[in-house]
Amino acid sequence: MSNRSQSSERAHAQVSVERVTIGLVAKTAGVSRATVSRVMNGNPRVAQDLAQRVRRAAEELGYAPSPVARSLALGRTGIIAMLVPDLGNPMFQGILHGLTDAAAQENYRLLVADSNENLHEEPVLAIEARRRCDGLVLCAPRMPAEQLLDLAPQLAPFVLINRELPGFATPSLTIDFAAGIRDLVTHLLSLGHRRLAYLAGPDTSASNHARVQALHKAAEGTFELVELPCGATFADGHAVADQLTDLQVTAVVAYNDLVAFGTLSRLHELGINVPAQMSIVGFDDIPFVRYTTPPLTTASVPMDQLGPQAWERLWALMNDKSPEENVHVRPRLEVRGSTGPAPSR
Amino acid sequence: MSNRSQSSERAHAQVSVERVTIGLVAKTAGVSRATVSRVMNGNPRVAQDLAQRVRRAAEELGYAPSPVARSLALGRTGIIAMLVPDLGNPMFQGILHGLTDAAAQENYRLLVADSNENLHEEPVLAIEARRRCDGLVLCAPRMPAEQLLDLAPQLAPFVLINRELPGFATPSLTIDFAAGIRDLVTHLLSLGHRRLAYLAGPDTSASNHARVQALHKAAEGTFELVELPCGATFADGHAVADQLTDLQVTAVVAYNDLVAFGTLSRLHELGINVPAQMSIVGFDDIPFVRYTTPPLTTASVPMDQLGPQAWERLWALMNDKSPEENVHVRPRLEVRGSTGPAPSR
DNA sequence: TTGTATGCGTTATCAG
DNA sequence: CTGATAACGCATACAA
Repeated sequence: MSNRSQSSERAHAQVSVERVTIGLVAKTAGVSRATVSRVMNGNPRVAQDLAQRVRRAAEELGYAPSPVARSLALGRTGIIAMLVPDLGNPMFQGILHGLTDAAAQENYRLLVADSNENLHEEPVLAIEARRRCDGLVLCAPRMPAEQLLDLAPQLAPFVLINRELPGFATPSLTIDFAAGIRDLVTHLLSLGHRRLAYLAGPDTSASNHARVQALHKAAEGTFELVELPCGATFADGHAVADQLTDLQVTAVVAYNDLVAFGTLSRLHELGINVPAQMSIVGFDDIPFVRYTTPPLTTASVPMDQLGPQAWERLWALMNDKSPEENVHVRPRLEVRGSTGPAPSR
Repeated sequence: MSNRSQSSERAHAQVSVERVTIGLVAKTAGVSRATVSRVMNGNPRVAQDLAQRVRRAAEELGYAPSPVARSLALGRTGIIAMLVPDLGNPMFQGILHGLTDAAAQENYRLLVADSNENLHEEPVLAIEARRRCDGLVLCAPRMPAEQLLDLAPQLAPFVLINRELPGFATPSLTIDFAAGIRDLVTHLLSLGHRRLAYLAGPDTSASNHARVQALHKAAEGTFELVELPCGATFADGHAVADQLTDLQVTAVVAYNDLVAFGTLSRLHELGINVPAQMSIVGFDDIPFVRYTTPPLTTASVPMDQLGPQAWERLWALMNDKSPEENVHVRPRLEVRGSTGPAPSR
C-alpha cells in the first residue's frame, strides 16, 4: 500500500487536518518528493519553473521540513547541547553566550540542559541530551570520575569544562585555580595579612579541592590558615560570616564570588568594615561583583574565551579532526575595594 | 535488499563499527526487532527468558534506543523547550527551575534556547526549537505583536510568559506590573517622597511600557515624575546614576533590580547615602538583592510559581484539554533598607 | 534535470 | 506471546 493511498484513507476521517509533509507539497506542486527535497535544500540543479511551483506550494501550505525526520535521514541534527549543573550560577552565562555565538557561525544551535544540581539525574540527562544532538559540552564538576569514565563512550564527541578525565582522551577546558589562589594570596600577603580564613565550597567539588591544596601549599611557613565549611551560594556565605568574628583572621578567601558577596553582606550587617577591619576576596569575577559595596577583589576567569574554545574543539571532534590542545586558563587578579592593609592588632 | 544484508555489506568495510541499533540487538539475541522494542519499553507480555536474552544483548552491546528515530515513530519527543531572551537575567532562573521540575514529574525534559537578545534570530529560533519538541514556553517580550501573531500557528502548543497575544488563544502568564508599581509608589509616598525619577527600561519592552503607564497614572496630582532613559542591566543603572544628582529627586524607581543595583553602586561611589539622601526601589526581587548594601526594596515577583503553572497549561494543551485560566501574578512589596524617609530640603 | 526506490532506527498493527 | 511489515518524514544513490 502506498503512502499516498494511506493518506487519503485517513483523510476520510479528518480531511482538513492532513499533515503538511513533503509528500503533500509534492502532490500539490505536481512533482516528486525528491524534487521538493532538492528545492528545500537549495539544490541549484532544479528547473526554475519547478522550483517556483514547489516554493509556492510550500508557502501556501506553510510547509517546513521536520527536523526530526531530517535528523534521522541525515544522521546529524545540527545542534549541540551543553549540560550545566546550575543555570543560576552566573559563571556559566559567559560560556553559554560565547558557545551560542560560535556555534551559530557554523549554523549550529545550542540547547541547554540544566541538571539543577541533581546529581542523581545527571548521567541520564547527559546521555539523553547527547543522543538528541551531535555533540556535548559537559560541565559536571561533582560527577565521580569513575562514573564519568563509564559514560564517556556514550557521550562522545564531547568536551569537558572545568575538569579533566584521565583515562579518556577528550578535550577539556580547565581553569588554573591554583594559580588564581596563589595570586590572591600573594596580594593579601603583600597587604600584611598573616592569618586567613578559607570559606570552603562543596566537598564533592573538584575545584574546591584544587583551591584547598593551593592554599595549604602556599600557607606553609608563611601564614596561618583557618578552613571553614561553607558552600557555593550567597546564602552560604551570608550564614558563615558570623563565625568569622571569633577567628582573629584579617582576611577571607571565599570559594567563589557568590559566597564572597554573601559574606560581604553579612559583615556589613554586623558592622564590620571591609576592608578596614577585614579583607575579602572571591573567585570567578561574575558580572556584578564589580558593583558590590565595596567592589570585590577577585580572581577573574575569562569566561568569554571558554565558549569559542569549547566550540572549536567540539567542531574538530565532530569532523574527525584532531582538536587543539587543552586549555588551562589562568585567572587574572582583579584588585578592587574589598581588600586593604591588614589592621594592626 | 533487506536491512540485514545491507548491514553485512557495510561490515566488509568496517566490521567493528557496525552501529548498535535495535536490529543488531535483535540479531544478537536471536529475536525480532519488535520483541526488542517491547522489552526496551517495559512491555510486560514478553516471555521471561526472551526478555532476559534481550536485556543481556542490549547490555553487552551498550544499546540505547535512538531518541530521534523514536520521536519520529511516536510523533512525540518527550521534551519541551523554553525560549528566553537572556539567560543572564536571574529573573528567568526561577522559572526555568520550576519548569524543569514540573515537567520532570511527567517524564518530560526541558531544553533551553537563549536568543541572546538577538531580536532578528528570535522567530527562527522559536520555530526550530518548537519543531524539535512537543511544546514551547515562550518568553519574547520584545517581539512585535504582529510578528508573533504570524508565528503563533507554527508554535502551538505554547504558553506565553510576560505578555498576552490578542488574536490568538493560548495561555499566558503575566505579571501585574501596574500593581507592583502602585505598591512601590505608595510606599515611597508614605515616606514623604514627592519627586521621583524613573529609570526606564528598553523602549521595545512591553513591561517597561506597563510600568511607565502605571507611574504616570499614579503621579497625576500627587507627585512629580522625571523619566530617564536607561536600560535593563547593571551597567545601564550604573551609568545613569550620575544624571540623578541634578534632578532634585529624593527617590528612584528603577526598571528592574539589575538597574537598581547598578545605580545603588554608583550612588555609593558618588558618596550619596542610600536611603538617607536618596531612596531607591527595584523590581523582580532577584536572588541576591537582599544582600546588597543596603538591601533593596523591591516588588517581589514570585517566580517559583510561574514554572509549574506554565507546565500545567502546556501539559493541558499537549493533551487537548483546556488549560486553566490565565495567571496574572501580583508582586508583593518587599520593604528593605534602600528606602527611607525623604530628606527635608 | 527529474523521478523511483530505499534507508535512517523505532514503534505499532496485525497475523500467526 | 512473537514475528513480519508497514508507517513516521525526509534525503539520496541510481536510473531514466
